[in-house]
Formats: sequence, structure tokens, C-alpha cells
Amino acid sequence: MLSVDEALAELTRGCEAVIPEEELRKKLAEGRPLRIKLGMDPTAPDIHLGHTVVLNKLKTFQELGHQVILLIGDFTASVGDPTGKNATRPPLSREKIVENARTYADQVFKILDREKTQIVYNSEWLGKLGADGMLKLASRQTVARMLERDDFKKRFEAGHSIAIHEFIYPLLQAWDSVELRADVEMGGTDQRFNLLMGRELQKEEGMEPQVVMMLPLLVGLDGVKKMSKSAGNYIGVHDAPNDMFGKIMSISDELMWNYYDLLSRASIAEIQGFKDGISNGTVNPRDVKVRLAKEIIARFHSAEDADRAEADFVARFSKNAIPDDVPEVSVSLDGQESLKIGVFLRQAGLVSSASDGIRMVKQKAVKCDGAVIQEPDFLVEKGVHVWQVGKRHFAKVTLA
RNA sequence: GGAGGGGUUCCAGAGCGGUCAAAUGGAACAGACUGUAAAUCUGUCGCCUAUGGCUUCGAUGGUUCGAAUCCAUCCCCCUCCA
Repeated sequence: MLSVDEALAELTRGCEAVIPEEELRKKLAEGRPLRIKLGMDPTAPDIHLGHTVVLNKLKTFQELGHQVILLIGDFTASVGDPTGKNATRPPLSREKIVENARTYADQVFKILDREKTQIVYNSEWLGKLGADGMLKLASRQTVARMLERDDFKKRFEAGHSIAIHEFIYPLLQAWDSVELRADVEMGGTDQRFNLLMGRELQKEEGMEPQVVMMLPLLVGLDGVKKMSKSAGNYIGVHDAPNDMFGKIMSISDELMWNYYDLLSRASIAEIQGFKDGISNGTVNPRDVKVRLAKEIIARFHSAEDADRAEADFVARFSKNAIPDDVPEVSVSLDGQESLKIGVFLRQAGLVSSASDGIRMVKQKAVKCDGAVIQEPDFLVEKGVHVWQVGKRHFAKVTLA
């Protein structure tokens, strides 16, 4: 069992902010299971590693014996959270919400302990609030207060529309905390306003206010932008083991530590051990990255998959061999004797255009069965060979 | 409603009648070096079975031997004033 200070260190690691940290220490010191709330808007069912950061934190809470409450914002989803948007968000349909919530739950339990997790829907109590309840709630905050919020302020100043219901949203989310008697609420940094609103309402209701823990947005593979599907710099939890391995190995050493803090279950002491090892030269940073890659693959696939991905990676890149799972492609000669190399590579899907193919040949990037093709006007004849363009594009091509 | 500025190849941004497939930077890709890290150096970066051909500079027409560059109309952005 960890001491209060150790637990606090483990829990706050990687957090952008804990407001206030002292209150969290006090709550931990009480020794009772704390009620940890995480609200999710069932809008995006496609989860990538960035979404799992907060789940890892919840997992740590579970390991320390606390109660995790996943709040599915089914009621609020039909309102539309304005956070981070500069435009009004369209509300979701009922069916879509239910479907998204289910997919979400499936993925969540790859990390969280199902037994120790309570799932609740805020339509349970918000649905019963009624017009009078809603008005009462709305009376607790002022328009001026709402306009302090940066995204609202910007929209207001820019003259964009803000629907009245968007003002209500933070109040509803805050009311959830009251209903759940949350001790801690987790969220992204962009949730600051909403999370703090929970504290205020709880205080007004005579409760001990929740501690707010904000986690940073995970940086994507490029090391610059936040991880997101649209930026194409993400690792999806459904990515194949080999893809995950490759993607993780490709991040920079610097970024690796950020990933360790936010994604790994390794303890602070272990991580410090790696850092010490690297600085005194006894540990190769590459191996530390391999460990991270395997841990993550084991979590979303299995330990065996992790081993296989590593073996494949070593075979493919470290030893420069041809991987086992080369895609097979057929290309038709179309009655001709042979195909020009550029055209051939395009047909095989290894390059985007014949011109590009010829460029690749000129750059000595094209190999046939391991031998570099030198001539840009090389003619490919009938047969089956393994072709390679650059380091990572392979195909076993049948030309007939 | 009025007055200006602008739309160029993935992005930013030059070009302002021929030498422009279009400077430069970034991104990306390839090669070298490595640990598919970082940094660095080099090269490529419209399409086409290619010593040549074809299509690009918001859209459509026009002027010209020749237009990204000039003219007309249209569409879209931005800034200032009311």
C-alpha cells in the first residue's frame, strides 16, 4: 500500500492541473474510497490513445481502491457541449447516442476494471429536472459569469451566435457532480470552466467540493500537434499490433517520456530508473521505447501480439529483411511483352503515379528481390517478385 | 449601403506579356548516417509506356504570334467606413 504522498504523486503525475492539490491530499488521507467522476459525451466512438490518457488515470484510482463513476452524458449530448467550438454544435439523435455509448464502453474496459466501475446516465436525473428545476439551476449563474469563459467571449465579441442552451450546458454538467456526490472530477484542460462550475454548485449545496483534475491533451506522433484523427498523427486503439509498434517506435525520444507519463502503467520509480540508465549509458533508449510499445500493444491486443510485433519489427527494420506479411498484388501485362518500371510500380500500387515511380528509381529507392533497380527505363517482364519502394513499401507482385 | 485589398502547384508565399511546370521557405518522399529517434547533408517534389507530349496559376470568355501575367463578366475571401 502506498503512503498518501506516494499515492498523490502517482495520481497527479502527468496532470496539467489539480485544483486544489491540497484538497486531494486531504481526501486521500481520509482513507475512504473516493468517488471519481468522468463524464463523457457519447459523440466520437473512434477512440485513439489520446482518449485513453484519462482512463489510465482512472485505472490508477481503481488500483488504489477508489470508486470510478463513468457518466454517460446522454442527456447533455442532446444539448451539445459548446466547449472548444466556435460554432453551435448540432445535437445527437437518441439512437446515435445509445450506439456510441456502447462502443465507448467496450473500449473503456480494455483499461478499466469492469467490476470496479459504475456506469450512469445523466438523463436519469436531468430528465426529471423539469422546467422549474431547470430555471432554478439557471438562476444560479449570471450571464456575465458565462461570458468570462474564453470561447463564449470570443464568439460573443466576434458577433457569432450563442444559443441560450449552451449557457445551460456547464450548469447541467456541474449538477451531475452534485447528484453523484463526486469527490474528484477528471477532464481535459479544455473542460476547466465546466469542472470548476461543479465545485461551485456542490459548495452551494453544502457539499465538500470536488477536486478537479485536468489532464493534458496527448501530443500526436509528430510531436507538435495534439493527437487527432484529422491530423493523421494518431494511434487508434484498434490499430493492428504491427502498426502500433511502428508508430510508437517512430516517436522522438523526448516525446517518449511524455507518453510514459500519460500512457504507461509503469511506476514513477521505474520510469526514473530508465532515465537514470540512459543518462549513465547502461540503457539504450531504443529498448525503453520498445518496452512502451509492447506495453501498449499488450493492453489493446495481447502479450503474444506484442512479442510478434516486436519480432516482426526487428526482422523488417533492424535486420532489413522482407516481412512475412507482404501484400500480394497482381498486375496485368495487358497483352504486352513488358511494362515500363514507372507504370508497373503505379499499377502495383507502390507509388502514386508513373512519374513518381521513375523518380523513385532515380533515387535508388526501388528494389526487386533485394536488388536495386538502376535504370529509369527498366522493363519489367512476366514473373513473380517481391518489390520494395523506400524502406517501408513492399509488395509481392505477380505480373502476367 | 460605400471604399479598398486579394484568390498561384499540399501549406505559406514570389512572379505581373515570352527564357514559367512557375523563385523561396515549410511539409512530404527518397538516399547517406542511425535506433523506422533527434540533428545533419544530398536529392526529388503536375501528369503521361517520356531525349517528346499533355494539363495547371478562382471560373468563363476575349486581346495577342505568345497570357499566371492585359481586358470583360462571374464566383469566393479579407480589411476599412456607414
